[in-house]
Amino acid sequence: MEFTSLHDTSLDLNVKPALRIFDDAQILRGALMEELKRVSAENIKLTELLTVTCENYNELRKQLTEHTSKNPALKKRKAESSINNGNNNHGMNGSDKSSSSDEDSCKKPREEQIKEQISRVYLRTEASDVSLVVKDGYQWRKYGQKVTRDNPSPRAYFRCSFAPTCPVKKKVQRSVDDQSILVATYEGDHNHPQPSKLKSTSGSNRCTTLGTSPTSFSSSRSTITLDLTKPEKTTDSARCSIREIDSPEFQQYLVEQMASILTKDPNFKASLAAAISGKFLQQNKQTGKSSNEEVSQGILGP
DNA sequence: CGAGTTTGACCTGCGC
DNA sequence: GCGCAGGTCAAACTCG
Repeated sequence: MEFTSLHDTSLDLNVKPALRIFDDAQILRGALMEELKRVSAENIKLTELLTVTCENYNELRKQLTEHTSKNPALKKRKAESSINNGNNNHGMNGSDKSSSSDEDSCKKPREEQIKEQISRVYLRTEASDVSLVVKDGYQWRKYGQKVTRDNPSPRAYFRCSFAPTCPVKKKVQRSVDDQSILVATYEGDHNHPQPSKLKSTSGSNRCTTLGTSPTSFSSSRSTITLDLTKPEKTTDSARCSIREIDSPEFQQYLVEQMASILTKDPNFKASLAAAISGKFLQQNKQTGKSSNEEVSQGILGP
């Protein structure tokens, strides 16, 4: 009698730590999934908001175009200058491009429009960071710098140096309104594969390229800068973004990002520890082995 | 020593 | 034609 009782206790001692780890992992998984759901919902809301805003912007733009065509004196000196002023529309340039193309469609040859593939990426950086370096996985060679009239901060000119024949150019300049935001304008398409998929970047910046789109996740903690400046029309671009968000790869990426961010957050750790310890106390009071088995099955499940 | 950056000069396009 | 502004060139410089 006494022997069997001792045997049971030792077995219990061996199994309990393992079950505790399973339980911890289960709780962490639940917390992550909840956070992921919340972020995804927020993302969808923001995307919808962006779509509406872009549509409104397009509408206003159209009205402006009609107005300027009636009053030629109001016409800007250059279409480019209006694009540059578009820096004020942080992240709204998807429509910028499409509408400016619409505006110029009567002037520019169609070939040229196809040739010119301009996209813009916004990156949040430390305000103290004065470098004009945007790490996007490609190799760039700086060939010039210029202070432009509409922006006191200098504009840097880069060429893709990975392939000598690569026609892609990049302009990087800080936003007029927010010096902590870097505006990178890409012209053309790379005629070579990306030399290195971006893993991590130096300093406080952290940006990642998903597929070929320059969608970027940037900088200080939870700040996410999405590139919405595809050459397509704004609504298409937004839909495309939604599709990317829905893709399993993106979901997987989000989970990894969330896990990374959350595990680095001391507040989250503390809350999680409190939750785990609380749950433990509760479980120790209420349940026995059977519930632990259920938990272990749960975490081993899909 | 080679590759990359800096920076003043030069080129080009556009409005007046 | 002139002046302005953006874009590019290339010599000098820096760095590993």
